[in-house]
Amino acid sequence: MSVQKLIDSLQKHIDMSRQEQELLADFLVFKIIKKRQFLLHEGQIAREVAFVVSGCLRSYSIDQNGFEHILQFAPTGWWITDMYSFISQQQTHLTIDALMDTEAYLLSRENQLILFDKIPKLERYFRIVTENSLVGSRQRLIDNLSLTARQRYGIFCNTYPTLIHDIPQKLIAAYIGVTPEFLSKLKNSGAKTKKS
Amino acid sequence: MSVQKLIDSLQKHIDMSRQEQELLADFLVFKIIKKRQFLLHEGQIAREVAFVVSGCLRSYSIDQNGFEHILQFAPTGWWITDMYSFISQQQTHLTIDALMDTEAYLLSRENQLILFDKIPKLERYFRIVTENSLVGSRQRLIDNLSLTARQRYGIFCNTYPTLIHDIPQKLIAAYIGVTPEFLSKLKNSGAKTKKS
DNA sequence: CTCATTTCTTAACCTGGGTTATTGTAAATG
DNA sequence: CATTTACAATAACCCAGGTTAAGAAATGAG
Repeated sequence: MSVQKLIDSLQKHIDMSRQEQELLADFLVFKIIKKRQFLLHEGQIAREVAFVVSGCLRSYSIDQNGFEHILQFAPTGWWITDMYSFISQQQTHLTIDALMDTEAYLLSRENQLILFDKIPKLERYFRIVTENSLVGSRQRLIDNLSLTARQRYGIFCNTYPTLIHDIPQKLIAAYIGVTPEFLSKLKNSGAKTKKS
Repeated sequence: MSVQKLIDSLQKHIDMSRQEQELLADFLVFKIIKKRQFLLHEGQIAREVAFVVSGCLRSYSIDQNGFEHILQFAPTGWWITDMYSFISQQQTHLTIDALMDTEAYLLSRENQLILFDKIPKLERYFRIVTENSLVGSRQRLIDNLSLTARQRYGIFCNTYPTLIHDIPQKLIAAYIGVTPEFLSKLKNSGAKTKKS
């Protein structure tokens, strides 16, 4: 059963009894999101957080000029939602869609809060996951403020080695914060700076 | 007693009994950080998270070229630490110092984890605080990816209205991600773009 | 296999914001 | 209250990265 991947993630941080695992499983909804399908659309409310079992999701915002800016990739083992909409139940400004056929478990905010009361350890797990997300988000901010596009590209390659060859490179550009044209220029001027 | 400000912040999200409040108070350390003094220095370990009662702290990183990039301002009522170092107890790459004389309560990670077991509601409180921090951090990332410096300056003024006149404007520049010279240019070219 | 769509590359030109330098002005500190 | 020291303004010049445009290459649907 693919729910095992989620249990594995939990067990890294907390110990759950078989009973608790089954209780949790009752609150999860399994969902397949096909390539290019949406899990969340601007203007909707993010009722659920998704745990990716296979495939890959992404969250992004679209600015005034219609350009996409990718906030997060979620390959296997990652959680993804719009945290703002999820915790406030207000309309989202983000979109989440699938980069390839994806399997995920969905947990609604409502059920999550119920589970926090029934299984306090689960609240601990999400506290830890959220702490780690915050660390990642802050680090990315620092990188954007202090590094060049070339350096950010290098970091991306280290962070998501599996993704580099699986997704169009315009998405990498939308993540590191440059235009596809400029990323292409970067890559194909390559060792020029390092040589000579 | 100034610990009341912290209790007020807690009560917005959870209900704590008098006993629990006193237990918590036993684990806190009150500290005064004078203007320009450091609470955390690059290379140290962030053993504590700080709750600001009065004054203002800031966290920032220093890049290869010696430029400062401000991650967070913490006026009254805000928590601040380097979350990476705090949860991993590895060396920090950030610095935290005081922009003016500041009063704060410090809670060590060690004590925090003990309290999470003794008062599960406190774990809930920090789960919520961390969720909100994540929302803020992600929003700032989006702003940096999709807005101009002028727009980010506008947002800063709305977000920290009290700070604008209390801190040197080079710090605002280091927060929104431009040089002090350019921020000066921005402000003093003022309505030029809007007029005519 | 073909036609359409999306993605990638290249290149000429443009601009938001950086760099360097100078001068003026607050504000700590003695 | 003088004198360092930090901060702000201005200006001339510079560059990383954006814009526009137009082919080339890959992907995909029928």
